[in-house]
Amino acid sequence: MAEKTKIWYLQNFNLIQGMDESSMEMMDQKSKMKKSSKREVIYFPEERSDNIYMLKEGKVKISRVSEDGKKMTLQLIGPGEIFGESAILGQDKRENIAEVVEDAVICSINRTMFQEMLTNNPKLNLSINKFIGLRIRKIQAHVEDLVFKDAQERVVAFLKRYAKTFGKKMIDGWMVRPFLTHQEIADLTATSRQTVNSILNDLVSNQDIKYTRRYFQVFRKDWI
Amino acid sequence: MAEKTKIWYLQNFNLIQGMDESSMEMMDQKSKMKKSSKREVIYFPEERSDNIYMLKEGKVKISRVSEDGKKMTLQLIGPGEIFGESAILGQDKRENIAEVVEDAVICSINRTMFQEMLTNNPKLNLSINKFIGLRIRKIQAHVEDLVFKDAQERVVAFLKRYAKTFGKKMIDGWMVRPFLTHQEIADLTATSRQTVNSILNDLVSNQDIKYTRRYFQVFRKDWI
DNA sequence: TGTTATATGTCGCTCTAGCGACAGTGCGCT
DNA sequence: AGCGCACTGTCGCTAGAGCGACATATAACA
Repeated sequence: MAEKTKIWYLQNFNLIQGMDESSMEMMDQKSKMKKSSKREVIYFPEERSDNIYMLKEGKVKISRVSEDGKKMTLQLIGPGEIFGESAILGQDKRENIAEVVEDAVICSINRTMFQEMLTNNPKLNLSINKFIGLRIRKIQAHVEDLVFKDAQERVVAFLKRYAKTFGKKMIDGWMVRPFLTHQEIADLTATSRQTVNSILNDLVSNQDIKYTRRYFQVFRKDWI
Repeated sequence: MAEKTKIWYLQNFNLIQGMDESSMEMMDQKSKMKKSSKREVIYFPEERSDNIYMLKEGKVKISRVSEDGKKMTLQLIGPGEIFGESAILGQDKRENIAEVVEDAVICSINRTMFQEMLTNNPKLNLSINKFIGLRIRKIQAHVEDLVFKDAQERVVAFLKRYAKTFGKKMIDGWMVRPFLTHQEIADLTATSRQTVNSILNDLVSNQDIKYTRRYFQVFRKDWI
């Protein structure tokens, strides 16, 4: 029963699409599925990068802490995405923190195992490369935002992406549940809590968005 | 003659180390070596990503322009490094500009060709993955710098890296030739020309560094 | 060697956004 | 139901750093 569910999950992974039968089976046998609840940490900095993870449900936050203790969030991972891929990129130790921010179902697979599957599946290799390319472009976009955009633009850009990635279409716009705290948005956009607050309220009075602690709603159609 | 030189160059590429004889030969046959002089552009945004490049000599600047025309330099590539790797990461069009900033010798190899070699050489694949991992970490470090460091710290961090990557050890420190213009450093560190100027002069009066338009010298040993 | 273009040095204005402080609000837990 | 804690809202101060302006120095080129 649970087994069936796992295969179903795996099949819905775009990454898996290029795999042959046997690898698919291997993936099924060798990967472990686990439920994790909010605030649980998947890995810490300095831990060995032994696994790579596939997120089935929920949200995971990848962040990093500077020497003087400041937090920066690098990205939010959503269902269908991979994380911890540094394991197959020649990195022995984690540099980031992966933390569950919304109850999650996560499959993990051993790095060596995955490596092996990669060498046997040129197609899988191709899709992994595509995925990595996407990841690089996302990080570069992050750099670009930090350099070219001011605080307001960064927050708006993030909200757009958030709604696009996690939202559901409604009659009068897009809806995401649950919403983040101002502090979390601040960490994601390299701004301060107070700045996020005032930007959000400006947007509300412009009728661009609406939000509570529970949900977040976008009215502007040109945002998405 | 020229042929021999090319092989010599190729052998000195750490990437190549994991390759078997035949692939090595293929690489030699299929890659094209070319000299390019300062200001020459290797690729523009929107161009098709048909090749990947190996830099043998010189320096290449990877940069990007925002919609409103502001320039940002992403990185400097030095001898022995690869660039244009987005070609094998599922990106069809270039997003960045690659420009020669110091007379260079560059080998290019067709994307499909390289792809093929990848599938036939698990070891090459491994080294490419390592390289990509390194690249990702560099970009992430860039993000971290932008978020956590102020202008002065960013410039200093860049100078350290610059000396470490391109410099030669001297009796009383490290020396790099040639040096960059203040504007170029500003583009690399997301600061302004004037700020770079004043930071550099502060460092000079602190006896940390010394420079002219021709060279750049670091005295502080704890920098490297 | 003179002329021009590019790079450097310096000043002062301005403005963005971070930060501390504190009050108000509402969610969740027992 | 009620209490406490975490989140939100607002204000005012301040520092960092971008930017224009302009003077000076140095390289490049004819």
